[in-house]
Amino acid sequence: MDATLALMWEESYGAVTIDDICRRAGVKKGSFYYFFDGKASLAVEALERAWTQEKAWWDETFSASVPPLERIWQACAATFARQQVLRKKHGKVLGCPLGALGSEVCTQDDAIRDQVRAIFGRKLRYWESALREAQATGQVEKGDVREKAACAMAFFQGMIGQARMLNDIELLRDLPERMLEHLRVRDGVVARG
Amino acid sequence: MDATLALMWEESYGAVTIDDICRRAGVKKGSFYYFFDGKASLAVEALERAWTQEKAWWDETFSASVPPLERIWQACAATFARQQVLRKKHGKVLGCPLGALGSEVCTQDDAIRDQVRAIFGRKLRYWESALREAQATGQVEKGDVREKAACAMAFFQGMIGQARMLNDIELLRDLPERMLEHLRVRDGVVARG
DNA sequence: ACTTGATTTGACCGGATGGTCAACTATCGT
DNA sequence: ACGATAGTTGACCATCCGGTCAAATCAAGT
Repeated sequence: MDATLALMWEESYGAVTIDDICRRAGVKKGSFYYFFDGKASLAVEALERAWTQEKAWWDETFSASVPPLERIWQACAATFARQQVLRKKHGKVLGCPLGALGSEVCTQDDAIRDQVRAIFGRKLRYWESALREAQATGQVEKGDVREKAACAMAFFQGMIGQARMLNDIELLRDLPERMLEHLRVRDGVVARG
Repeated sequence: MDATLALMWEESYGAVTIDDICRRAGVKKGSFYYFFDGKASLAVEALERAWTQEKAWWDETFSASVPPLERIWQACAATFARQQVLRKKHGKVLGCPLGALGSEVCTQDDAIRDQVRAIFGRKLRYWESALREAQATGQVEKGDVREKAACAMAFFQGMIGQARMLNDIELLRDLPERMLEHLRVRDGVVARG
């Protein structure tokens, strides 16, 4: 019942009906309303579940045992790889479900927006910690960590959003390099791939 | 009949029905179908119209008579100002209609996606020309102009997307500075506000 | 005034959609 | 074996929505 998010991802929140969801999940509508209040409620729970599934990946990728900038590099590289797989599977660049769904419903449903905001905040912390350490090691200039992290995520989301909108995955191929460039990493410090 | 885009902006493409549009436009549905093939067709034409209205602003803001980086600064500053006005009017940060609409329908409607892509390409050219000149004057490092412009726009879109999703306009207050930082502008070259 | 063509209208249709409900079934503790 | 509870089902309903259409209206040319 959680492949729901996949649908909202492949199409959009608005384009997915409860019938669609039930059909895909192999469940009858009555059962759906037994567990959820409606589409919005489902979306909130689906986002939460997606996060719990994703969290392990974040913990690992942003592990303290990895040099801070390499975490970011790997996160970007993994994102590209993941989008490549998804593209082969769906024939389209899907981008980030959180961003796509969030951007669509943020003006309509407060519950979903709050959930998006919450998850966004959690991800922000990983970026913050990586940047804080990178600042400490002198790999990047010192500055407001929170703001820098938010900008980095904005750049990240923007690139993925472009790839999605233009359906062009090549835009993400050099994402890791571009991200380090965005962060003004002192040259040559990180060169892993 | 072009305040249509406003609706899709305030809510979302999927959440707006043809009835809504007709009601807002003070037109009956029959008339609507006399002029348009359907919602998608309307969206394409609305985007085109929005662009023609916006073009003058782009020509002026990115005028060759203005130093290249100042164009970018002004574009960012104007965007913040515009979002402030919109926020007062609608109580919400609406962000960029092209980005919001594009991200939502890009997986569903090819016609709209192509239109988004086209308009995106037009805007890209303004950024490219500004960056090319900035490179020529040595204000920013040399490099692939097209790519740099795409990255700058991604950052731009990402910041606006964040502001929209989190409904927090303060994220855009320092957009001009952040943008020049992103572009690695040699310090102190541009300080207008 | 009359014709012609461009709009406009409101009524209408078929199907999809969100949501409800009473009845049915599987599970499990006793 | 039995009852209680959780979960499931399919039928059902009211509404909405996209789309159609014949008739009405309007504008302009002659």
